[in-house]
Formats: sequence, structure tokens, C-alpha cells
Amino acid sequence: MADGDRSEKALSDFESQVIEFFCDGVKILGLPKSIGEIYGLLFISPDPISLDDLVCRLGISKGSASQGLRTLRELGAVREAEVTSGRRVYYEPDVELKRLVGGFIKEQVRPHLSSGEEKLDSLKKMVGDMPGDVRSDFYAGRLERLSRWSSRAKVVLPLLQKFLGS
Amino acid sequence: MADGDRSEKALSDFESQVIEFFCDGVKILGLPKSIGEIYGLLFISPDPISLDDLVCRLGISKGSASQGLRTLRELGAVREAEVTSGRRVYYEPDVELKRLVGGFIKEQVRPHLSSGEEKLDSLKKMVGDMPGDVRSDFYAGRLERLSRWSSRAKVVLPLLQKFLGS
DNA sequence: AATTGAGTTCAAATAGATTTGAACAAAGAG
DNA sequence: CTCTTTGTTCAAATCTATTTGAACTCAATT
Repeated sequence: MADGDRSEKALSDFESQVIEFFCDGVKILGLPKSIGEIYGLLFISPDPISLDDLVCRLGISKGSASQGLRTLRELGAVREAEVTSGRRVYYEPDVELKRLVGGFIKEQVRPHLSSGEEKLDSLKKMVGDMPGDVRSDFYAGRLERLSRWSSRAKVVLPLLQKFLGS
Repeated sequence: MADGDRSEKALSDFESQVIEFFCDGVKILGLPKSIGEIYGLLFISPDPISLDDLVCRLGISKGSASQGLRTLRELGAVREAEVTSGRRVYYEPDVELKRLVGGFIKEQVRPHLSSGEEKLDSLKKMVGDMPGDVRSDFYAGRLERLSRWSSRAKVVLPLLQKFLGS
């Protein structure tokens, strides 16, 4: 193995393009580029990777790598490998679409949905306290519609996960 | 009607909160806040609204309002009303969840999916040109997995729209 | 107990996206 | 034809989010 085995090497053209692919992907989800870089390198690496590897190979700061890994762990997109050579921790990606989507929904979507429902309730209360005229009827109707949107979402999300489970 | 009919009034507390609600919403979708403000005001207004109304009531610039309306029209989230008193154009929201989601998928999601597939193909070609060793087999496997993700998405998106259609 | 190595935190710097505003087009009205 | 009204465009300003880097914690090692 000439020099292709230690992870300190610069990124190959192939690796860079895979990483770029994931950067595009996470941008759609509204996550920062570094998340895409980290997950992308993990995804395309045959062996688990440590934080220092990420720093060296991607050329990002330790801070970025640390925070990015944290987010990815919270999303369930990355987990520790049991390689543990010494004290250093190595990571590997979770590559099951079902779980990636599930984690994203749980961490990024559901919280917004719930806080949205609370706000909706408070809005409904405001309309309830209004003098009952034509306009407040209109308002009530619109809020009712929002409620329906929200329950649709609550039905569809689990269904979505089910379909992605293969 | 005391003074509640002309649209120049400042936003009521109720209106502000509805608009804030939509700002939160569009943020999740990765769209700018002004889009949420504009759609929010349209959504909660009993009557169609002109660009100038948006500028006055939301306190945003004409440029913002113009670009925001353009984006919303492209998404199919807003359409011209046929009120057309004089030359001024009035807008009203499309409030069907199915169509809103459909427009978003068509305009924001599908383009990314297709460009992603192109990049995937080019990556597969790179792997095909590699010397056939253990690593290139691993790479091929991972790219295969990405292809599966992509086809899943292509199946799920129309299904999603169907479910939201009531 | 002091030192070294791994990882985290967070304030400041940077990069990236949105918003503004002024100049510009297009389309009646006079 | 000129003036006014409506709306668009785009470079510059502003704002927001991400990244950095240095200080710090914690744990293992000597």
C-alpha cells in the first residue's frame, strides 16, 4: 500500500465530489455546509474516522468538526465506532435512509410543529375574544385551516417514515 | 366602519402574530422571512392586497415585496385576483395545502433531485474508471445506496402529494 | 501532581443571504 | 409627447448564520 492507507492524505477528486454532493444535500435541509462535509467524508470512507482526521482531511477547524459531529450524533446520522484505539473516538455514518429521515423529522421538524400548534391555540383564543363580526368569522376559518394543515402533517410524517423503511 | 376598512393601518396584534407564525414556517423551508410576512398577511386578509399595501403595512421595501411576490407566484402560493381596480394588481393566497406542497416540491425539491442524479451518474463513471480493487467495490456499493435513496424520494414525493390532497 | 492529548465551548471574525433604495422600464392619463 | 403611477432590477448595505481559534475541561499517563 504505497501511501493510500493513512488518512492524512488530501482528498481525492472522487472524495471531494462525493462530499460536494452531500453539501448540496444538506443545504436543502437547511443545515450548514460543514455538516455535509463531515457526513460526506464519513459516508465515503471505508473505515471509521476520528475528529482529528476530519480536521486534517477536510481542512476545517476543530471547533467546526466538534459541533458538526455533535449535530450529526443528535440527528442519529453518525455513531461512535467501537474501534477505540487508545482514547480517541472514531465515528461511522448511519446509512439507512429511514433512520436519517426519522432523525431529521424528530429533531428538526417535530419541534417546530409542536411550537406551531401552541401558537395556533393562542391565536384561536385571540379570535375567541374578538367581537363576533364578519371578520372574526373569517379569521376563525383561516385558523381552522391551519389546524387542518397541522394535523395532516402529523398523519403524513409517520406514514412517510414507514414508506422509507423499504 | 370606523377606520378599519382601508388597508393602510398598522398591523393589529393579531395580524402580527399570524405573520410571525408564517415566518417561522417558511424559515423551516429555507425561504426568507419576507416571504413569510407577505404570505402571512395575504393569508389573514379577507380581501386581496396590492404590492403597495404590502409595503405600507409590513414596512418592507418595494424591492423586497416585488421579489417576494415573484417567488410566491413561482411557487404557486399566490395568484393575481381579478379585482384590477385600475392598473394596480391585487393578490390573493392559494390556501390549499396540497398545492402549496406541490409547488414547493416542484420548484425547490425536484430541481435538486435531478441535478443530484446527474452528479451521481458522473461519480459512478469515476468509480468505473478506477482500478478494480476492494476500495472501488466499496465506493460502488455506497453510490448504489445513494441511487436507492434517490429513487425512494421519487416514489415518495408524488405519494406525499396524494395524501395531502385530502 | 504535573503533563500531555482529546474534545468542547464561546466570543469574535467571516462568509453568505436578504433587504434596501435608487435608477430604470412599461403603461396609461392628460 | 410628457407626466404620473406601478412595478422591476441590481449593486450596495445590512443582517444572520457559520466558522474559526484560543482558552478551557476532563481524563489518562508519567
